[in-house]
Amino acid sequence: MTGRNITIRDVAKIAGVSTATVSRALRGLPHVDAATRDRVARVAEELDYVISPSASRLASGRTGTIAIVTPYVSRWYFATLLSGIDSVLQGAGVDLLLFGVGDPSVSTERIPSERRVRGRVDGLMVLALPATLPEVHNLVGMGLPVSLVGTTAPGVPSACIDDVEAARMATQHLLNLGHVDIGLIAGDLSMTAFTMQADRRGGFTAALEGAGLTHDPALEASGHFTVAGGERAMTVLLSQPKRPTAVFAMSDEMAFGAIRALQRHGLRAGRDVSIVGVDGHEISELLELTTIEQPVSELGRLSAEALLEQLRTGVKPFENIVLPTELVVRGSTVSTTAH
Amino acid sequence: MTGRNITIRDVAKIAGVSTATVSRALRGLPHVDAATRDRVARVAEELDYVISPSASRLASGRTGTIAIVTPYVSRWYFATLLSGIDSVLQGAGVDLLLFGVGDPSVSTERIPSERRVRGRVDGLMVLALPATLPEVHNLVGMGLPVSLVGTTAPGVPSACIDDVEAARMATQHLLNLGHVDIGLIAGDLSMTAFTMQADRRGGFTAALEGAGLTHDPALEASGHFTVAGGERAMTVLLSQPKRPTAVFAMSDEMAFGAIRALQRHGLRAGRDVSIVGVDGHEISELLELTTIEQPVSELGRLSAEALLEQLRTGVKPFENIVLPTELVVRGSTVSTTAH
DNA sequence: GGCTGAACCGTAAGCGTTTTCTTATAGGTG
DNA sequence: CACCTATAAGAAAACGCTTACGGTTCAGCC
Repeated sequence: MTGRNITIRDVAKIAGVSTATVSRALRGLPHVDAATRDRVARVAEELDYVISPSASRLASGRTGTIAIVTPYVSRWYFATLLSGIDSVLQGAGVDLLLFGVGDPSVSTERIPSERRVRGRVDGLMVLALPATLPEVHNLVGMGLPVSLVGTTAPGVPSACIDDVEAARMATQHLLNLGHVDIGLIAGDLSMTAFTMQADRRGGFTAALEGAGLTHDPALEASGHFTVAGGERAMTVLLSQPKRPTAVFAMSDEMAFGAIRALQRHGLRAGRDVSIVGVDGHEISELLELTTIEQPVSELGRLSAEALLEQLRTGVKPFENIVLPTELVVRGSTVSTTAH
Repeated sequence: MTGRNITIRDVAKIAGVSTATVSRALRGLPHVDAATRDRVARVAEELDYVISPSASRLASGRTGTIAIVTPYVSRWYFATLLSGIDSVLQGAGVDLLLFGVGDPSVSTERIPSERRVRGRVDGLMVLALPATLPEVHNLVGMGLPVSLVGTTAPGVPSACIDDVEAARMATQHLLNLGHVDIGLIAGDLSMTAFTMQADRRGGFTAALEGAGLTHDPALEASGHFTVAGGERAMTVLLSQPKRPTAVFAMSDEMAFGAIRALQRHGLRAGRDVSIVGVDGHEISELLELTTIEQPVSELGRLSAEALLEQLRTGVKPFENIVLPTELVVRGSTVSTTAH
């Protein structure tokens, strides 16, 4: 509309004060009289003045923005995390810069470099990507406040569940029902991309060993944490000479695929093969899937709050907070004697 | 590490040129000799120099950032859109600022004001929120390049499907199967928050009228586009004196809930009541849900590209692009005579 | 009455780029 | 050889804010 943008100087002139006072008044800093503060606020309102973020950033060195680095944005777990994080950040008036980087076991090139992030944000959150990846390591070590969820790093606040315990619980549940030939649908075979995978695998084998059993590698398949992948994995398991009577899937979405595979083979989850997943996905109840529920949104919120705390006070509120999981038993798991 | 950040001046000094030349060289602008360009690039690399985004923004007035305003971030449709958008923006090196604003029929206060956005981004995308909302209207009219998806506004590029036609197709499918008492699971009764709802409702009633039928208001219930809401809505429909033999749900997620409700009543989708949804959700195949598939990710990509085009050239590549939908018939819909 | 200290506020020096305007240089042309 | 043009590069003025520092005022107190 007008030729020139209105600046802090315009407000200062009209309010009859210096730009310094306008700056202080508008940002709620001390050392400004209540009356002048009001006057400045009124003038600013009148002129529809907004502090130029660019100028403010340059002068103060702060961006009021935090970056979220996540492998996926549309998968249930990550989308739900994101939702929890967004609500916290928005409540604090902090901007959210989103970096979806794709599957790190496929390629890590989209993980932003330190150079990409430097000067752009005040802090960052990393979702599920393990700090063992060099790209993530660089990011976490660049000196900015960081918080993690679903992964850990020494000296960095993080929120996660006990993946070993979650897998152990799920597997123990199957053992308790009398199952012995228990299959595993994991993410990918390399196991390198996410530490979570190794942990869940550890809990799975630990439970088996606790029951005097050993994990048969022939009863393990990769589902890549997708529905389609879970379906393929289950199909593989069903084609083994010794079919499993129960399967632990590392995620609900893979469990959905497994259920689908059973359907295609004329089998039914629960009746023919027991299935247990991990997540507490909205759809699980619908499919009668027994699962280990985890408080995903809460994980995101907590981690976001930890980051804000660091930004404000400079101190880390906690090192690593572990939220509880819960076994929810549904129709997809039944006792072997229940025929 | 070092006390001071390295600036463009450091690079200029070491490379033996002016800051202006460094700026031009590093950004690939013309009027700089190939040899000097190389030298500057080498020095910058050497010093691990990165252009300060804040300073660059202030001086140029450009932010290299676009805002996404979306009601939800974790729901399938929006998360999928976001994923498609993110991939395009990242490919263009543009930052993505995320604003999740919640259900506008509950509250519009989280829709960012013009003041919140001004100076922060170069453009913005609005997902599904109708421009009839004053808050959205302000945002779209503030002079920044804008593109929309799942909604339209005069003079603004947008990508969407034909919601009337999608609903008509779904309903016609049920009519073709011989159904007459056809229920509707809509979003909410007010119908004010999303234009999409009104369109789908229009397509539904149009199909009925085309068959000489009229829509019975008793056979309509609100599912709020959630699984749980869909379940409640179906439960309501089942308690009507005249039960529908088929139901059109405005989204797959509500259809999932409807299937669940049938299960709880000892009924089965397809056999007892036919259900058709809209979306092409990943889970639909699993549940044998007949649905109208829409190319969600593609909608996001196209709209993002339209925005980038505007940013670069200043011209709008299209007014409103409509992508086709497709009826995918599965087990949840069967003929009335198929007993 | 002079001293102290707190509260308020202004001055001005940055913050680190981009970009316009100018100048210098080289190459081509009549 | 003078002239014009294109290209390369520099000088310096923005861009609009934050904040360290210093100055003024005024109440309170010995």
